[in-house]
Amino acid sequence: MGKKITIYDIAKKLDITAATVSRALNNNTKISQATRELVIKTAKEMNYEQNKLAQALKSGKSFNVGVIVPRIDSNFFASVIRGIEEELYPQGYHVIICQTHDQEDLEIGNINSLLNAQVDGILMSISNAKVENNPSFQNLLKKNVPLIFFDRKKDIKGLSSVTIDDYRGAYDATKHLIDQGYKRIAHLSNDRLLLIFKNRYLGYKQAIIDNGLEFDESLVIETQSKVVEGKKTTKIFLDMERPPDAIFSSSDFTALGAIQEIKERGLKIPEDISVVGFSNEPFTKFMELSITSVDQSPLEMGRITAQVFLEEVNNGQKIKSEKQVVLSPELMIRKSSLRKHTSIHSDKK
Amino acid sequence: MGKKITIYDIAKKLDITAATVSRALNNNTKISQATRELVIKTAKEMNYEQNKLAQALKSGKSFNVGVIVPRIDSNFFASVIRGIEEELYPQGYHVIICQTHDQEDLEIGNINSLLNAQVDGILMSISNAKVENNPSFQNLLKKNVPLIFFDRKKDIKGLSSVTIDDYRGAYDATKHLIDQGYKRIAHLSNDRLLLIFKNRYLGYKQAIIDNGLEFDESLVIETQSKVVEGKKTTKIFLDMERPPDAIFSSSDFTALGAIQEIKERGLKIPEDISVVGFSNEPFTKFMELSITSVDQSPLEMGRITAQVFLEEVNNGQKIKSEKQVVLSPELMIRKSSLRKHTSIHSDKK
DNA sequence: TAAAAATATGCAATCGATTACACAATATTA
DNA sequence: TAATATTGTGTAATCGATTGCATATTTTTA
Repeated sequence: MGKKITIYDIAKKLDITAATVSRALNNNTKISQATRELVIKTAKEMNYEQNKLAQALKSGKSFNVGVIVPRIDSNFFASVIRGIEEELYPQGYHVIICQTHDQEDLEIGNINSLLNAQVDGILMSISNAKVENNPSFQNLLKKNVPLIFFDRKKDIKGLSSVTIDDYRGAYDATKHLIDQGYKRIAHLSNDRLLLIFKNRYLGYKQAIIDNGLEFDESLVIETQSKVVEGKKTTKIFLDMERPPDAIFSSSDFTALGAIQEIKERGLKIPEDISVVGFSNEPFTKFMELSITSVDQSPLEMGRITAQVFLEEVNNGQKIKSEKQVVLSPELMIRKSSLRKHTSIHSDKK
Repeated sequence: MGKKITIYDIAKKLDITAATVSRALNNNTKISQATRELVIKTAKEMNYEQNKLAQALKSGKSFNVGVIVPRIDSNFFASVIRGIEEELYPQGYHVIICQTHDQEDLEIGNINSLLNAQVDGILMSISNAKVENNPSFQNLLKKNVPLIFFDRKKDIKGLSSVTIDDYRGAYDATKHLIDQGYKRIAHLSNDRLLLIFKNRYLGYKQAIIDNGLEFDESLVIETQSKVVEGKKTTKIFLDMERPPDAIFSSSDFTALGAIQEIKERGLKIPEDISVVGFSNEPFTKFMELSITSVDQSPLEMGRITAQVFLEEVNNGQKIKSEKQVVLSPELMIRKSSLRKHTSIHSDKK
């Protein structure tokens, strides 16, 4: 490493104190215009750069924010992160991104690492429903480090969250399938210990019931959000005595798997059977057979999450202002579910 | 924030010095077994957690590593990052991920932020060819902070890099098209100021020449790595007087755009025209019409990059050991280019 | 012009952990 | 038993930046 320039070096050169240098650089207290300018000029000349570690140690603020997501290689999470960055960078914050890969131990490990890296807050989308009972997680809560959930939340008193209305997203998607004339609609679900998947399930169920269709619990199967898993589960659906004529999936990835399996069996989409996903991943739009999906406005979700965080931090020790922001989902209707040829096509708006 | 427990708190409780506590916790110097155990036990009881900032300030090591990529929502970069994490987490490092979105100002900004966050090293895939001439970048070089390139590199003396043999990847892909009987092969290129794209272009060109085909510069068009751009450029190709019968794209995203345009014109793939991409993004495999692409073993690239970094750090001030690791690409042959029906299908190995 | 107020700067402690050096206590050897 | 070696702790400085308090200097007011 090259030798670093500190405020002491500047002080020595100008024959003043480090304290004066510090004040001049932060133009905080009253400092003569002359010294201030001189210091700033000298600092530039000497290529001075503030040591954030020292500042963080002194001030107790690291200007680092931790973001914990299940994975970054889904467009949804990547976009949320981008939204967060867009809000936080201009405020001088750094974003440390951690992936849990849906593993509880990694999730806990990430929390711990972030905590002793002295982050000023944690924005997270939990991947494991059981994490709440972990001592490390309880410890986190006790510490009063701002913690904000996005997308995948836990209902914990005092904690804010930014989510979308999964229930409505699922309800709308299912209603759309019903409107298209599908009668036997299956649901490819995920771990319903997580609220988002529970709510998508409930929205689906209610839409079925509200529209006078038969709700059949055997048409709901839980699986993991992976293409291969979607394919496997669809095998089960198609092998049923009375197979479904539509599948509402709580994930675009499993929806993709479903489509693969359906195609391999020579069935036609959307004529014989329909598929609808959730998240509006870019591939749903780009495929030849574009997939109907529910958009979650991830950029906005990220921005708002960051804003909620900023409010909490700037609010300081004040009263915890629990805030629950719920965004509206938007159904993007595409080929995979459009049996009746209407002119609706949300992508073209 | 909750009050933090420091080694002073432990010291006071046990009526010993902070120095002793520190030594016991780091089991470094000679400490009596009794005190060590007592301290460790007490630390646990008090929920002590080391303040990494203080440690970093003192030791000059932050155990943070910066990773700079153009974007995280491509499977390629996400996988490289995962590989990096797999190597670095067990060594106690943290990974700070920054995106440049291919913008020079963001790239420079990221470098600066990482530097004064006192990262122990930077692993980067540059997105802007001009960045090298920027004073901030030159500054970075002067500082002697370990800097390692992966995938997209700059040839700078003393700096290590981990890349794949883009030339060979492109050569193999083009050769494959020739073997399949295509005669007029176009190339969807990217900014050739970046080495990877330059090398892919050169590999393509050489394969054409080596196999006695006519090299036609008008069949090479530069564009950005986006679906829509691929589509636009393919329009140009197809509108030519003598349109190509195959397109080798230096990006999977532009390859996807190409396929869209071709389909819209009612041409058949791979019968009328073929498309080959680069990077082996998951969607190339999952599409109904799977896309032939060049795999870059991103996980391995990430792991090796991290290893090279670890070597440099642990090597300390010693002689800079410039290291150029070049991985071998692997052509994944799929439907989009398989006109002659052979049994080759790389996915099934 | 003396007293009061305002302004600019220095001094020294602080954030939390580490570590060279000194010294005390104990164990070993002659 | 005295001399020496070994082992375990304390003292205090250090990393770089910030800030309350004190002080010196200048300006304003009476």
